[in-house]
Amino acid sequence: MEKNTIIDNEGLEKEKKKNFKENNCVVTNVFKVIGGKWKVLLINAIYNDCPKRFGELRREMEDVAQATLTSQLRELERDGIICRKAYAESPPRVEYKLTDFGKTLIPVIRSLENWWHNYAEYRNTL
Amino acid sequence: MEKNTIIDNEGLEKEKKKNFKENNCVVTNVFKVIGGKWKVLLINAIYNDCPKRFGELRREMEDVAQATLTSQLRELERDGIICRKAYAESPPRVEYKLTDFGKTLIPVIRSLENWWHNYAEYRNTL
DNA sequence: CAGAATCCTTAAGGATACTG
DNA sequence: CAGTATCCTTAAGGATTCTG
Repeated sequence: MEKNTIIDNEGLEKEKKKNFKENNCVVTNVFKVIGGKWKVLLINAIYNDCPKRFGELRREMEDVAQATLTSQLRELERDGIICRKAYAESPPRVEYKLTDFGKTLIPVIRSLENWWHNYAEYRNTL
Repeated sequence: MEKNTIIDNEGLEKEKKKNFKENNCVVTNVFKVIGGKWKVLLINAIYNDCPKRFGELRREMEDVAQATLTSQLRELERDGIICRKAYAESPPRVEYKLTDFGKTLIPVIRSLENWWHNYAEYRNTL
């Protein structure tokens, strides 16, 4: 009984900490989806010009390695942010679009961008 | 001289590419400020209970190495998101607060959190 | 108590070469 | 054209130890 009380207290402590982390770590999860080095760039590019071909993206990104580009696109696809359509032609053609849900990221991205612009001014005062 | 020219060209190239990235992906810059593994957690914790002592943060983060915690706090301070006040007492006491500008991050963080909650439902449909 | 200093591990991303 | 497949580099973060 005594022991159970102790365990319960420990349990509560753990529960508290677990809740704390889960409630606050939500953003870490978002970063896993859009935190890749080129992902926001890709999302914006595909949003602005949809559908977008692989080659176009590669040209716009300029100095990104092809393998990296493919890998970032694959992750965005896996996470349901973009969809990929390959045409059975020769030479091959692949088009990328934002999914409807992917589009819900746009305002979120804009809020990050806006914050940065305000931040830029603030930093001059530091 | 020849060598210097080459070095300068390489330097310029690198600079150019760096600028491209920074100009085109504003959000990447934001991630540099709040993208650290514990930073949003720290910002929320300090926001919810301000001022916050180092020891309190350490206890709440539970499994973060002390050196990591210090490093993340230092970066947030350098970037003007939090401010640090050390008291000349023994034992030492250090308190952290959000700066006024740091507080402008809160709604941005909330928008990320909200997006995640919607995303969680969407993922079940994938 | 709140660090600093040092060393170490891992994973993201990149360079390069090859292919249907 | 749009990829794979390998191999490699680097930097973030962590473990550990020491200190005013």
